[in-house]
Amino acid sequence: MYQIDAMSRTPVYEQIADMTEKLVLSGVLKPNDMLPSVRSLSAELKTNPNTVQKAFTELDFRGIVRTVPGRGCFIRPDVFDALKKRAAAKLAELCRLCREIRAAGVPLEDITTEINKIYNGGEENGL
Amino acid sequence: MYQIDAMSRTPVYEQIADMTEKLVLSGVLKPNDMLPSVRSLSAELKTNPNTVQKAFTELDFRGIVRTVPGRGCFIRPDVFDALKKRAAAKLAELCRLCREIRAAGVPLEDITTEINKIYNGGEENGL
Amino acid sequence: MYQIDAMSRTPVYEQIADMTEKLVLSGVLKPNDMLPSVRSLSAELKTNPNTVQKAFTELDFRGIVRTVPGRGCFIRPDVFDALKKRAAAKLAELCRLCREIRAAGVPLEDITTEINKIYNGGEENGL
Amino acid sequence: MYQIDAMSRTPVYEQIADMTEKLVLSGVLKPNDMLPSVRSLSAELKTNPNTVQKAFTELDFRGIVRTVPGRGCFIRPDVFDALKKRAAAKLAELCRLCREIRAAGVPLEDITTEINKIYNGGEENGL
DNA sequence: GTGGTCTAGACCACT
DNA sequence: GTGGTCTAGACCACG
Repeated sequence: MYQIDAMSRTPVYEQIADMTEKLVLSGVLKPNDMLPSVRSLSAELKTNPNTVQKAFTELDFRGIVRTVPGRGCFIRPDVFDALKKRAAAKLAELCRLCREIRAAGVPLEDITTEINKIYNGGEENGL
Repeated sequence: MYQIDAMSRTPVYEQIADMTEKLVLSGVLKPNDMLPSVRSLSAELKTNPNTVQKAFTELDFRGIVRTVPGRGCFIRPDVFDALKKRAAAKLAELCRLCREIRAAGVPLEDITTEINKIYNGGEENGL
Repeated sequence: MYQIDAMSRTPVYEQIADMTEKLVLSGVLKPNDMLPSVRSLSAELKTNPNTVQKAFTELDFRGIVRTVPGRGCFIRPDVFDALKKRAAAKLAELCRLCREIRAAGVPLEDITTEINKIYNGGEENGL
Repeated sequence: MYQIDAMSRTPVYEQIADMTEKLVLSGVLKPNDMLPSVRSLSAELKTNPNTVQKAFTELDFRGIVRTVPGRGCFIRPDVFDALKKRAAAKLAELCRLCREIRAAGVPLEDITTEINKIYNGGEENGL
C-alpha cells in the first residue's frame, strides 16, 4: 500500500504523510479507519519507527488523523474539511507559479489547455 | 537592486538566483550584461560570499549565466532559451499541483478564474 | 450510566475515574454504594478489564472508593472529604493557569466575567 | 537561563518550549531575538540535541519562533499575537476547571479571592 | 499490542 | 557554525 522513494529529495516522513493523504482522497482510507501501527509500517517500509512516528505527528498537525496513545492512529471524521483547506493553500501556490510562468512569456492558452487535459482526463485518480 | 528575506525558508542562495532570473525577465539585466562581483554583492546583501558564489553556480547550472574565471559572471546570449525551458518545467510542476487540487474535489472553475485573473491583470510584471 | 470517548486523549481509565467522581457529586452514587463489577463494567464499556481495574485503583488512590477483595468496590463513607481535597488541588491548578493568563496580559475582568457566567449559570450540574 | 526538571511528568521538550514562552512574556526574549542554538542549549541542559530540536519545532507550531535552516531560530515579530491566542485557550481550560470546582460545592468567593490575590500581587512575573 | 519520549550518534544542506 | 533528517535502540504509559 505504501511505497517510499529513498532517492527523492522530499523527506521520508513527508512522503509517508503525503501518501496517506492521497490514500484518503482516493477512498482507500476512510474516516475513522485505523492506520497501520508505527511498528508494522516501519517494518513494511524498512524505515526507522521514529520516521513513521514523525509522519503520523505531521498528519496530526495537518488535521488528517487523530492519534490516540495506546490505541492507534485514526482518520479523523472531519478529514475532508482539513483536505479542503490544504487544497486552498495549494491553489495559492499554483497561482504563484502561474505568475512566474506568465512573466516568462508563456501564453495563457498553454496553461489552460494543460489544465483542461487534466480535468477532462476521466475518473482516474492518478496521484 | 537585490533584496533578500532573511526570515524566508527558501535558501538565500536560491533567493539570489531567482531574483537574478526575474531581473532578466523584467529587462533590467540583458544578454551579455555582467553581474555584480561576488564580493560586492555579498557586501551589499550582508551575506557570506560563499552564499553568493553558490547562487552564481546555481545560475550557471540553470543556463542563465556563464562564469568566466578571472573576468566575471555574464548573462548568456541565449538566456531566453534557458528561461523557456525553466518555464516549461514550472508548467509541469503546475500540472502536478493541479492534479492534486482536482483530486481534492476543487472544481475546474475555481482554478481557471484564478488564472484568468492573473493573466488579465494588465501589464504589471510584479514578481 | 458510564460512557467513554475513544477519541479523547485523556486515558480511558482516567475517564472512568473522573466520571465516577461526577456520579458521586451529582448524587447518583452515594456513600457505601457498590460500583459495578470490573467484568460487567468492562463489558458495558467494551474495554479491557485491566483498564477498568486501573480506574478503580485510581479511585482508591483518590480516596473515593474502598476496594474489598472478593466483595467489590464501595464508595467511601467519607467520600466528600476526599472530594473537598481534590477541589482544593483543582483550585491550585486554576491559580497556576491564572498566573499564566495574567502574564500574557489578559485583564482581570476577562477572567471574572467568565467565572461569574459559570457560577450564575443556574443549578445545572452539567459535567 | 534554562532549567529542566528531570523528574517532572511533562516531557523535557515541552518544558523547554514552555520556558521559552515564559522568557518572552517576561521580556527576557524579544521579537527577532535569536534563541540559543540546538547544540549549545542541549549541552547546557545536558539533554540530547534531538530533544531540543523537538522543542523548537513545537515552538514553531505555536507561532512563537521562526526557525530558519542554516541561520538559527528567531522569536517571531508577531509573537504576542500567538501568545494572545494561547492565553485564550488557557482561559477556556480555566473555565473547565472552574465548572468542576463549582460542582464540588466550592463557593464563588473562594475562587475570586484567590484570583484577586494573583492580580493584586504587584508586578512580579513569577512564572 | 499501541503510541510517546528520549539518548546517541550519523549525514546532509545552508551560511 | 546553523538547523533538518534519519537510524538504532531503549524505556514508559496505556489498553
